[in-house]
Amino acid sequence: MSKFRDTVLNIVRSVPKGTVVNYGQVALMAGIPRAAIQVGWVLHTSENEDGIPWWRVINGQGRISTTCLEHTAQDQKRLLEKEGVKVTDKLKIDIEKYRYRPSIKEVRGLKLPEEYIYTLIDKYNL
DNA sequence: GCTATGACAAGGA
DNA sequence: CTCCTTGCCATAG
Repeated sequence: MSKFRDTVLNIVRSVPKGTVVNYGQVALMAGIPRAAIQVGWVLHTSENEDGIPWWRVINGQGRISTTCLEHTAQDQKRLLEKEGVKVTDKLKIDIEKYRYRPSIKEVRGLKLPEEYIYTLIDKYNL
């Protein structure tokens, strides 16, 4: 169990129902700014783990991008809509409207370098 | 330790 | 807006 993996899972677990985040945001919060694709990998290998709301994580363009055969994009769409998140027929989501914006307090709890916190704040408008 | 592989992102066409 | 290319970096083999 790597630290990266555990951190990512903890962050995803903290995403509230009815909100979404993109892979890059999770990667940054995990302390590795450009590891967005690894976040996807972690979720892919954790699909059957307890209480991980993997469907609340989408890409930066507000689109569902899973290719997983066990958990299809359509499944993800339904799971999101069940929580009140609107998903178009083209799998698009108004990410800025539903984005999870953690409080400064929560961000500090991640023990990130100040630099990352600033990036988080101005990039995702926390 | 080295190479291949992506549920990605950003920038260009 | 939709494709395509390039850069990235944790894992698997």
